[in-house]
Amino acid sequence: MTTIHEVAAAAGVSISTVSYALSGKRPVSEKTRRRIEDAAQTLGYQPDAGARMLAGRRTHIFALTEPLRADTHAPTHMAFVLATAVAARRRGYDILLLTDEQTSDGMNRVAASNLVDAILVLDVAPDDERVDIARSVRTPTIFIGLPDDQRDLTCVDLDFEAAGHLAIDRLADAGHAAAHLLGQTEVSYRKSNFPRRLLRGVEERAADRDVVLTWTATGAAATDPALVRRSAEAALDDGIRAFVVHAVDDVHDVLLEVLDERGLALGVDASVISAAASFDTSVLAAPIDTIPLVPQQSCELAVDIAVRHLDETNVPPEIHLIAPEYHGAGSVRPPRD
Amino acid sequence: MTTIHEVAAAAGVSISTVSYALSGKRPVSEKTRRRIEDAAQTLGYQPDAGARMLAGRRTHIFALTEPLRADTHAPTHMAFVLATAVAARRRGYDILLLTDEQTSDGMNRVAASNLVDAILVLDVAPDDERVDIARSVRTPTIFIGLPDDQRDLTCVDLDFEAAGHLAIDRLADAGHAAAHLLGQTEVSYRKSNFPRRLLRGVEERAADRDVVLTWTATGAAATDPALVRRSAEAALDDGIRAFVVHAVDDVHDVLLEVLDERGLALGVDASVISAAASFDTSVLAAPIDTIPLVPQQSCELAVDIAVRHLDETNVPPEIHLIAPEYHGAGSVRPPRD
DNA sequence: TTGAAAGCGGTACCAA
DNA sequence: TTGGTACCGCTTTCAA
Repeated sequence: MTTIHEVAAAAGVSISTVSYALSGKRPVSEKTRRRIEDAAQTLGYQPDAGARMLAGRRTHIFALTEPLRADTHAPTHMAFVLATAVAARRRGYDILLLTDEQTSDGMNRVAASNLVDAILVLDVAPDDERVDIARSVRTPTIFIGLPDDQRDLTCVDLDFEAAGHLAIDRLADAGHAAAHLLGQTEVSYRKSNFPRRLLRGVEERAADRDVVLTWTATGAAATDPALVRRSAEAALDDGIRAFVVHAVDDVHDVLLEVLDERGLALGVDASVISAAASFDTSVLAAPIDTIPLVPQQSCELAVDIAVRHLDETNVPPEIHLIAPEYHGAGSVRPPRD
Repeated sequence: MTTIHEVAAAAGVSISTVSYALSGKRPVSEKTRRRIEDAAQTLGYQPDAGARMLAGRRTHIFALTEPLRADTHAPTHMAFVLATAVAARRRGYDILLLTDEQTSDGMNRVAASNLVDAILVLDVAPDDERVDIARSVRTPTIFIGLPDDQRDLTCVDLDFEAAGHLAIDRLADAGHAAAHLLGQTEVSYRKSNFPRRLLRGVEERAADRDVVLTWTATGAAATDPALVRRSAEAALDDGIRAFVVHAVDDVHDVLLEVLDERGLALGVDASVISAAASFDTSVLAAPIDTIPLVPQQSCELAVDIAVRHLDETNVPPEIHLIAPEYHGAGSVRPPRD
């Protein structure tokens, strides 16, 4: 194991100079720095993590708590975990996993033992137990998602309400007087917060713009293709030609299938917008207008905020809502004048 | 932040006694131990992670490398990650995530900086780049899965070949002279190792027992329901009434659907065995005989071995194959005498 | 621009 | 059964 002493000896300097040269926290003459870097390079020097934590009061580790519920959509969840890990590494941080039963105890433990510099919270529930813990620990905690009670919390999330507004606006602009929302699973409307927020946004704007709105959740816990089909067909039977889909890929597939069966051309006879989908919508049978939920965006922002909490002192708690973006693909009728 | 000194003061003992009392590495009189534990409890003492690493030469962290490929089956993958995390925590270890691009660099980094006590390797490829790194680092590394070249490696995995043997044996015992294997995705036969191993086991034993074997992969990258249906129907048309399924849940569903359509009763007219499925087969439409792949089993064993490598010196590398178990559910014709 | 040295908060050896 | 203390390897202040 190469230590800083060996690097110092090899470069003919003191260990403090090595430390400063490598961290850049103190100016070091160009040529000694080069000598030190060369020595570190050839010796394969990597500072000891424990020593660095102890002396530097920085662990360079973030905890990521992810309580895996039975109804968790695995691909979406993985996308968020991955995006967080990538964003963290880019800033020089590793991710320590805190799973299920460990959530509360785990958060307290890693905070009390100074194992991590910050905690990132995934899969946030409306009445999340981690909210209280976040308030009680000194470790900066960033929620990726919004709990109901956001007092004193730092959160990052897509602005789902604005996404709902945006979707309805586009459909109304296209002249639709009625729209149907194919929503998330029933259980998610109770266990999560974002489906309700999108729904609220859609409802609000539909009321504002005199769009008659109907909606259905897509199955009890798992998505139910038959149910999706039935509700899509019922909407079509009612003369509705505008759809907002806030659901996983399968649901999109079913809707497109039904439209196809009825000979309704996307962007001509019928309009479809995929709202807050976190998967790659290009895998669908047809191009669809989307208001995507980009895990990389949320997670990167969360990591940035975490880092800021460490670098600056007294960063006030804040709710960061990410503005939705509309990506047109021709699945919505052109606006009529 | 509570330190060991405060606990010692509160209990009226020296810090070394506190350390020993809490670690149990030296006998401490019953009543002083109680006093110390009380003090630690009320003060909410949690040893500083960095200090513990530095002084104890043990980080109590395992790295988990998981290179997420595009064809990774998210639910299965999550099951393994979760099982690993749970098993590790039970032994007092946390899991540090090493994702994708970071795999090689990441392993070297965490090993060189003594950030982790051991490395667990998930999603092992036949020609995995992590094999060489495992050989070069001092950090004990356990593969959950088998690469082609296993020299000097410690690996844990289900004995897929034995699972293949077992499946064919049961079908042959039931009097089937022909069987069809519905396999994994095509890409997995190239990118992974276990599909081939199961296939080999099935082929070997089929040859031994004079069972005519046919098989198909289920789709190019993603599972293709239509393809599954076609190959199941073709097999039935050929008079085959015995199936081994080594695939995700959807494939099982399609097969059961086809059998149902043809009025073939499971366990009477036709036999089906699900081999090495890592999902809960009780969600299927009908009960099916299984030879399950239990993530908890593999991951717990891997963690146990990692711990053993830390507690004992000079544990030799070894391949640990987990014997498959047969769980009957009546989906295979009773053996004929 | 560089070096010496005082910690950081534990662990574990050596004494008592 | 307990206490004193020398590290563990690095960061950072204080001096030069």
